Amino acid sequence: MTKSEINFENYGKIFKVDKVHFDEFTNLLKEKTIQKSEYFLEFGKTCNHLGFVVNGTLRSFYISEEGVEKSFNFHTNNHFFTNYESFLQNTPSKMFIQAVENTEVLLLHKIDLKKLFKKEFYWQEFGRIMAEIMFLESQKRIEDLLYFSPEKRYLELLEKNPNIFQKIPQKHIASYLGITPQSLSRIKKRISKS
Amino acid sequence: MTKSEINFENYGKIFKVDKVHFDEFTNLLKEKTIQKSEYFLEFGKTCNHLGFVVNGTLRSFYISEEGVEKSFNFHTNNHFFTNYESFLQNTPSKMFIQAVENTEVLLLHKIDLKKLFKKEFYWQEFGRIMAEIMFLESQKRIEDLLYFSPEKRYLELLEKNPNIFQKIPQKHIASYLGITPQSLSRIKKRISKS
DNA sequence: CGTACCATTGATCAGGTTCAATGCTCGTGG
DNA sequence: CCACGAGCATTGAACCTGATCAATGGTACG
Repeated sequence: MTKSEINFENYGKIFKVDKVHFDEFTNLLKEKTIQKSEYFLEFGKTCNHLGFVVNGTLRSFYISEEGVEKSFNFHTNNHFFTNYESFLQNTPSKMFIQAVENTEVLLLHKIDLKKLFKKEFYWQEFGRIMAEIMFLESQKRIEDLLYFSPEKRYLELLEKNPNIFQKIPQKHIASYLGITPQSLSRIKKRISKS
Repeated sequence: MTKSEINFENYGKIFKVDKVHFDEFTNLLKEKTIQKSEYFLEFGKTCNHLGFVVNGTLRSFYISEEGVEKSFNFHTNNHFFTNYESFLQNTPSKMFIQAVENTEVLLLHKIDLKKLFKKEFYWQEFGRIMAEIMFLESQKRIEDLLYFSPEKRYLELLEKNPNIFQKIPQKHIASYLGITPQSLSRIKKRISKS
């Protein structure tokens, strides 16, 4: 994938940017490949980029007080990602974002995004709608965590995002689900029997 | 509290609206008192208002397939509330929002908010920042649910929002924490012994 | 005064955690 | 090219916490 292939036909809908503003947007994007195990963002550093996964997989995680990695999210093809807390508030990141495999990304620098916001009504609205979408998505995850068992969450993940099971070690999926690797192993066993 | 007391000195910071735009904002607000047990929003209806609690308490909840109420959130003094999903997407609400006690609220109609958004850059930015703040808050709740036990969540709630324990029946607090009333009762007992 | 609802408590159960041991796989160096 | 080691998944056993079902007690409201 080269940047010339990032055209309106294929990416307009995904970026949620209209034809008039599409080039203005993509001109600000920088291509990069993050090698497997490399970091997009490390603990303590401020996150200056909004990222978009063209092809590959990344993972955001914390390290708990006990030194255990706690996966917060996975980032797959055609999704934006960043540490929004650090990015929006200019604060040092409490999480890491790491490539699970070699991953092609597009990067938009915070300064460029802010310039867009300042520049035109359209971009301000774009920013609002993006934030609203992300907000509604996190509301869904809250409902999930509040009202469904780990087993149900596993089955749902399996259904909605089966591809990540090929790419991501099980222990990371376990902490994403809020359980231990052992429990995930037993849940799988339990399900396979029924 | 009458609307004349909603002045910039006291509410500018809370609304996150600057002096220049403050009156424009408050002119759109309608005062209302929601009596205890009355609904601000019912299942199946579309949510047309953004609300703000001047004084009182409301509760958002679902009714699960088994017919059990699942509290999603509590809304207390000086906080905005609505069912954002229904409000933003114009869809029938899956949740109820009910007054826990007699509650004074200010209401902003969706149409008026959209007019503000259309009208001026300032309001578009206001909307974006609001959405970003809400998003970051829900991220925090996800972390909470993922990585902390019900007991820890209870202790945290007790510390950060002790007042709601006076106002809200324990069974609603239990489902907000993601547990049954019996378990909450036992957690309290366990804690009091230590 | 009675009823209805809620909190508490008891008993039992189910699912997730922890600690420990074993087995598997993949990548590396001899 | 094979052997080894590291890291991960699996499994076992004991434990803990929260769920469920059922009974009791307390309280507020009609």
